[in-house]
Amino acid sequence: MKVFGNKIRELRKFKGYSLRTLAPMVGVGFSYLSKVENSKLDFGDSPSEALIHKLAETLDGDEDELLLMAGRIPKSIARRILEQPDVFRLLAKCDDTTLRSVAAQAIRTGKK
Amino acid sequence: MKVFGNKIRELRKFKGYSLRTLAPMVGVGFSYLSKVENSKLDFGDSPSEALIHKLAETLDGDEDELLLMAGRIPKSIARRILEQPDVFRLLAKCDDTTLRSVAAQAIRTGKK
DNA sequence: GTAGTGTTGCCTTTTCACTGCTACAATCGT
DNA sequence: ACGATTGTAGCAGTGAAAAGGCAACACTAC
Repeated sequence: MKVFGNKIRELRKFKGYSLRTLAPMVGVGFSYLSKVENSKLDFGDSPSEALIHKLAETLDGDEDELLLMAGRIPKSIARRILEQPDVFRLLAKCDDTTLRSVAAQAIRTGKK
Repeated sequence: MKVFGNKIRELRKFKGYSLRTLAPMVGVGFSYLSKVENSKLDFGDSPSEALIHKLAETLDGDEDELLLMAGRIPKSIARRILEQPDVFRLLAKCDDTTLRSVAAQAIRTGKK
């Protein structure tokens, strides 16, 4: 599960930034950034939501996608779950195939 | 939104425990417990997940329900979201009526 | 009037998310 | 070949916030 760090590295390279260039842009030290990209954090395996947010905007990444890769639930989703807890508790129990058919229906319903 | 504390109080009363009785059972001080029940925490408005877990088991409450009341996403749900992020990102964008019809379908699909 | 209950304000501890520094190896341009 | 730049890694230390403790208080109700 080092996918998150890899993604950040990819985005950074794409922008042509070095660690030492990017670090001050997002307000952290370059050595910390290195650890983030290599999933070598002293504790836990993803940085704060605030840092992920800044990384997303500086590197033009999809913030929610990055959050999910980092094992965090984006606020947009969390809010919805708290509004409709019963629905999501139910859906969380569904197997993958059921989930996909349900997603398909959601798309159809939404498009009407 | 003081619903969480109310629920804890309700469960505690139902068990016939006083604050001073329950506190050591869940490993905190009784005064802290009082603040929890009255949503008077110095900061935030819900205790740690660890405490919620112990409260749930000691008071025979539904842990996930309590977590949701406390504005936290239960691990069981979080895990599923991280496994199927695309589906849940989609569902989170649905309006309430779409969500409910989708939930209804999930039940039917599951029962087949 | 004292025993048990709950409330409140302030205080302490622990955890988190880094910092800052250092030293090191690899790679690059010229 | 050389310095310059880049990334890696270790580790003590920090500031703020989270989580909870303590002591004094007030209300019953016996």
